[in-house]
Amino acid sequence: MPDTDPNAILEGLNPQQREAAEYPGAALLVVAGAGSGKTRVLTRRIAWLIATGRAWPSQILAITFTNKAAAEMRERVHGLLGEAARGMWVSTFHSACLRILRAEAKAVGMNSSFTIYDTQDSRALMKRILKEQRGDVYGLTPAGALHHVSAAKNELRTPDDAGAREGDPTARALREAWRAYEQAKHRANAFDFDDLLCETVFLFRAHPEIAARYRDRFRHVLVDEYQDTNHAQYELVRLLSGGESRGEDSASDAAAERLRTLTVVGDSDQSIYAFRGADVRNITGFEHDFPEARTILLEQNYRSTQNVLTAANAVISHNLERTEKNLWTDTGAGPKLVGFTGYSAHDEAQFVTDEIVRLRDDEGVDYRDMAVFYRTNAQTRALEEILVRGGIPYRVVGGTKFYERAEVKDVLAYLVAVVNPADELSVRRILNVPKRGIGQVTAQRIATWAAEHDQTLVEALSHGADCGVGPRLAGRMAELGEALRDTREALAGGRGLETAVTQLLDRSGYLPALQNSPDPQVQARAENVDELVSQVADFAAGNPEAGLGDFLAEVSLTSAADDLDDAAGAVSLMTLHTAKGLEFDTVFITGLEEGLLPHQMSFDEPGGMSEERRLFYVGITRAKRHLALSLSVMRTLYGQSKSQMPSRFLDDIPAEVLEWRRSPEEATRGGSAELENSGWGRSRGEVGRPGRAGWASPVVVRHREAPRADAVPPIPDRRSEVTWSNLVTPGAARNTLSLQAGDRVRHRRFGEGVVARLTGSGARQIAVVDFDDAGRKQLVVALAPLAKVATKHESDDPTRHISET
DNA sequence: CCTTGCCGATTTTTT
DNA sequence: ATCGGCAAGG
Repeated sequence: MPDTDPNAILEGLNPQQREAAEYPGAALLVVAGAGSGKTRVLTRRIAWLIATGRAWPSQILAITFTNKAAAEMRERVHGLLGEAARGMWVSTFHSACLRILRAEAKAVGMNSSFTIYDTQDSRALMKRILKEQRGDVYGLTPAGALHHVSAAKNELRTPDDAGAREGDPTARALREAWRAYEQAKHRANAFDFDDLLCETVFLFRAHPEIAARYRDRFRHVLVDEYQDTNHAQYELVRLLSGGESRGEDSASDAAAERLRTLTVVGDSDQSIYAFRGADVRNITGFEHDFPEARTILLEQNYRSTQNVLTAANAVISHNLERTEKNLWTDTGAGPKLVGFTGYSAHDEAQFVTDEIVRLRDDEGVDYRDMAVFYRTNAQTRALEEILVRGGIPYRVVGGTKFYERAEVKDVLAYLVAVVNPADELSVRRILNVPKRGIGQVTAQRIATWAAEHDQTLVEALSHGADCGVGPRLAGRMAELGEALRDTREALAGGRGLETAVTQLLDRSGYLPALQNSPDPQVQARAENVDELVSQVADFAAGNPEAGLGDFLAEVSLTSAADDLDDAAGAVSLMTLHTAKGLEFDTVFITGLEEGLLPHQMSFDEPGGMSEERRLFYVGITRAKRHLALSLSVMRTLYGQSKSQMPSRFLDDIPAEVLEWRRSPEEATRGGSAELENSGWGRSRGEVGRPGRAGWASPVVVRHREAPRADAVPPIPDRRSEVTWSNLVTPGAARNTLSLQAGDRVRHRRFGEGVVARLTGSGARQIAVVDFDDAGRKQLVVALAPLAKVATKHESDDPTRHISET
């Protein structure tokens, strides 16, 4: 037993937190408002359970939402208890289920080396099935069909359940596709994401003795973010936490039950995953499910200023059917929220960039403590463009992930083929990558032979002649097959992961094909492959016992938020969903427009608007001190730009906590004077025809009388977007926007010069530059092909950024 | 069997 | 706007 003093563990907790941490009963619900220290309560509770002798670490199962959160929690408990904390399971639902399924693979009829299909894999498989089954004639798309399948599996249904009306041909087609999909996965010895959860539940239901084993082991189950659990996860918790353990005899069991605890932590106001089956009723019905349960409410917020909380409370209070809850803090009002309305997405992004620069310079906020949130991943583009121009280091969390790149998927497919030769999808992917002359026809022959002889595709590679393939192709097939088999044997023989992988990629010809390409873009892919190989090496170094299969599993279950690296001195960009559970000193929430936030898709979904509001609430409550809300009156989507209305959610925020830099009214009506006089939005006329060589000429700003207000259309119109995007050509000079008077700059055509002075800010900032040869020119900093050559010497007059607001 | 070029669909959020 | 799929030509 650890010698840690339980009182030391509970130190520094407020009364409610402390009560939760040392609650002795069997079932506990902690309703934890945003920033109220729930992670703290969870870790202290785990430590308390162990330190007081109520639990051995190995009896603890703690479920978190991301792997990163799991790692943090494990670390923090270790920090409290040291070695005494070894042996806990702290992981996501998916990782925990994976571990169980690997151990019990036989009972579910799988080989323990099964692989995991990600969304792309599932989609590829479903696509093939729909094609084979002519399911597409019923209007089924791979994504659509999978959506239904996923929803059904989250509800723990199977294709054999009654439910779909046989009379409905679409429903029947869907069910047949689903059935075929499950069979194909089973043949491939693979699970998809949803399988990890529902197959574990099915396993426990079909094998009570196995369930009992885990139930006996995990006497103490703790679940974070309980509001976002779906039905399968709910069922899993019930099965594991002894909800079903009646009927077993003996007094010792009863005694053991007394030492059993279930702790769930969550906040129904932060439930944002209904779209993937999360059911708030899991948390709202907790007291009903566990009548003896105790509920503890945490309302004191330790994260945000009062102004941020006032906005958050006001926004969420518009949701009906919620338990009243009011976050409060004793840390003071803090700065007001800032609002900004851009004329375009780029203008909005410029505001973000300017504000980042300002906060860093004036308030000393580090890049790593700032984050920009958005509703949809598509919004990153404009933000990235302007951040790059502003010289702001940033990092996109999630989005198009490294592991989704084609070349990375290729390599992973090679590795899967080694570990799990039955995985037809992966083997097919690599058959002709690099080009071996194996096309559709040959691939089908191989697959047919494999199916007829009940062999894996990899096995079939050695039987080219039997498949009816010409000798030349058969030889190449055999080479690939041998490379895969040899790698497998090398690994079994104890060869290091990295060596084996490197040899495979070399011998299969994959890496040489990339490296020898004349196309620099293809060579860049080789770098990504190198990156992946070094990840393999890192993994092997950190997990000496682990195999290739473990690496692949980790890759599959790594989420967007997991690779958020605090050490990187960069601004974080992410969706509002990804932001859950994080906090930053400074938060920008962008795109506060009707149709975006709230999103169009939510309009006719029942409960959709409430969920959008919670999403906004989650975003607001990530901010510690600075919070900026922005929108644009125009937004370009799929090549079409349209005018946008400010989000209804903005109306909920009390005026006294929000200060508009430029309000929606200014942006849509008379406030155009500033714009017109600055040359922005109109400058297209001066710049010359977009797309012509003339774009490189300087933007000479002339003052022109402002048009009469009543004649002004909403600004900017579509043309200014065109102007912009045509000006920002790839390879154009990346002029930093944090220019100072005295800086030395280089212009594409005018050569080098010195900045004499700066006026305006952001997209409309204008630099007066004295060029060595070309004389004095006025340039719009955001548009001109300028690069900074040298900064003004420190010995010179102290200069500051010229910014006006 | 591979390459090219055109057409159509896509687009909410993610383990 | 961008990507993937399909058809036609090499």
